[in-house]
Amino acid sequence: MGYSVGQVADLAGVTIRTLHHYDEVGLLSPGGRSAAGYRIYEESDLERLQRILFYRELGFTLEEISTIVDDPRTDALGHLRRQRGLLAERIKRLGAMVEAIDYEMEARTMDIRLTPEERLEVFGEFRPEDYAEEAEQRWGETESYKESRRRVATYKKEDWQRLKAEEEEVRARLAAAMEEGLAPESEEAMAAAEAHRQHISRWFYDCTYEIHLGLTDMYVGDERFRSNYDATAPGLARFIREAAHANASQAGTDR
Amino acid sequence: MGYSVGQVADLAGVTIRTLHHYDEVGLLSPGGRSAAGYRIYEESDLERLQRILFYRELGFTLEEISTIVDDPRTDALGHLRRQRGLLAERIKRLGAMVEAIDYEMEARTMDIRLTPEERLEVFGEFRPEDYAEEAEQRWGETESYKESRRRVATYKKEDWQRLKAEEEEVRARLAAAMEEGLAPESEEAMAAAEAHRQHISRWFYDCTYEIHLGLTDMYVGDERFRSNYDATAPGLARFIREAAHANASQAGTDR
DNA sequence: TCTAAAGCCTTACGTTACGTAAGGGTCAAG
DNA sequence: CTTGACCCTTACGTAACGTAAGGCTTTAGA
Repeated sequence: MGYSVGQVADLAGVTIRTLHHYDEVGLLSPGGRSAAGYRIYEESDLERLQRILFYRELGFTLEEISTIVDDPRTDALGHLRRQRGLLAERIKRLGAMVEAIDYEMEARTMDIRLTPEERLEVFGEFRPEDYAEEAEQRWGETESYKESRRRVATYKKEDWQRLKAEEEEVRARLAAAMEEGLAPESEEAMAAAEAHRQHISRWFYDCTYEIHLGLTDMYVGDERFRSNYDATAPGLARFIREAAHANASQAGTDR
Repeated sequence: MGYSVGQVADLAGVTIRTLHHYDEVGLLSPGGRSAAGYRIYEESDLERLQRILFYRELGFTLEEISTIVDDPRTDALGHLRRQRGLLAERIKRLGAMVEAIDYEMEARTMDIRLTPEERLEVFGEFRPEDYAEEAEQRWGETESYKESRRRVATYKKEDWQRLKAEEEEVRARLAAAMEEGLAPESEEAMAAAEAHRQHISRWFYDCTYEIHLGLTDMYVGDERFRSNYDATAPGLARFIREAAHANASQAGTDR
C-alpha cells in the first residue's frame, strides 16, 4: 500500500507544506485518500514527484514544470534524456563561473585590475560555448580543491605581502633563466616553472599540471597578462608557457 | 561619471526593478545620485553587485547575501575562495544527478525496476561524497553529449523494441565468448565489449571509454545489475567488465 | 481500555524577491 | 521646442512556499 505525506516528504527531502501546495495547484495530487481523508501517494505519484523535483532544481517554475511533465509526447526515456541535457548545460555554466573566478584570482596576483564589465560578463548573456573546452579540463579538480582550500584557509594581510614577494621571486627566477639564454626545456627553466605551479597550489588552489597548462596558455593568449609578464622581460610570458609545458610532459612521462 | 541603472542592468543581465529592489532593502545602494535624483553607480558598486549575483545564483537569500558580503572578516580573495568552494559543491551535486540519470537509463535497458526510494534518494539528503569519485570521471563528457543527443532525438516504441533486441544480441555475443572459454582480453571479447559501448552510444549518450569503465564497474558492484547479467550466464557481469577494461586500454595505447 | 504523543486535515495570513503598471520628471537630438 | 528614450517614486500583484491555529486520527504504551 501507499505512502503518507510525511513519508513522502522524508523520502524526497521536501516539507509537507510543499506537497500540500503541489496538491492545491494540481501539480501532484495523490492517487487516493484514506477514509479519514489522509493523502495516500502511490508509486506513480512518487515517480512524478521525482521529475517535478528534478526540473525544479534546474530552476523551472511550477507552471513550466506542469507543462513539461504533462507533455504526452515525452515518455520516461525522453525525460531522462532531457534532464541529462539540462544538467549538462547547468554544469557548463557553473564551470564558466569557476573559470571566471580562477581568472580573477590570477589577475589579482599580478595586480591586474579587471573592469566591472569584465567581471559582470559571466552574468550578462548566457554564452556557454565560450568557456567550454578550457573549462572542461578544470572541473576535474573540483574534488581535490576542497582539501587544498582547508590548507590555505586562514591568511590575511601580511600573508598577502608574502604572496606577492614569492610571486615576484618565482617570476624573477624564470626571467633569469630566460635572460641567461637557457631553453624552456632546460632543467632550470622547468624547475622554475614547477616552482610557479607550486606557488599557485600553495596560495590559491591545487594546481594540477593540466590546470597549469591552461593557466600559462592564458598568460600568452590574454593581452593583459602577457603585457604584464613581458614588462618584466620581453617574451617572458611565452617562455613561462613553454617551460610549463616541458615540465608537465616530463612529469607525465617519468612515473 | 558612473553608470546609470539601465547601463548596470544591461551589464549584469538583471532588470532595473531588481536594482531598485536592492536599493530599497539596502543591499546595494548606488554611490551617488545626480542632481535630478538619478542613481549613479560607481565601480565599487559593480564589484559588490557581482558578488551579490554570484551568491544569488548559488541560492542564497538576499538576507544571507547581505551578511556574507558585509562580513568584514572576508576580503576580496576570501570571497573568491568561498565562491569557488560553493561552486565545487554545486557541481558535485549536479554530477550526482547525472549519475542518477545514467543509472536509471541503464536500469531501464535491462528492465530493472527502481523503487521510488531509490529514485528519490538523490534529493533526500545531501551526501555529495558518495558519488564524488565516479561522477568526476563522467562530467568530462557533458560537452560531447549534446551532439550525441541530437542524433538520437526522435525514436519511439518500435525503436524501443529494436533497442532491446540489440541489447540482447550484444549480451549474447559476450556470453558466447565467455562460454567458449575465451579470455576477456581476447579479440572476440574486446570486440563484443566495443559493440556494447557503441550500443550505449547509439541509443543513449556518447559513451566514452572512461564512462564505459565506470558503467561496467557498476555491473559488477551493483547487486541487481550483476544478478541480471549473471542470470544470462554466471560470471558474465565480471567478464563484461574485464573485456571493457581490456578494450579501453587497447584503445588508449594504439593512437 | 484509556490516553498521550505523533501524524494528518483545512483554513488563512505572512514572506521573499521581485513583476508590472501608473503617473510624472529629465535629457539629448532633431 | 518637442519627441522619444530614460529615470523617478508609489503601489498593487505574484509565485512558492513558511508558519501558525484549531481540530480530527491513529498508534504505542500504561
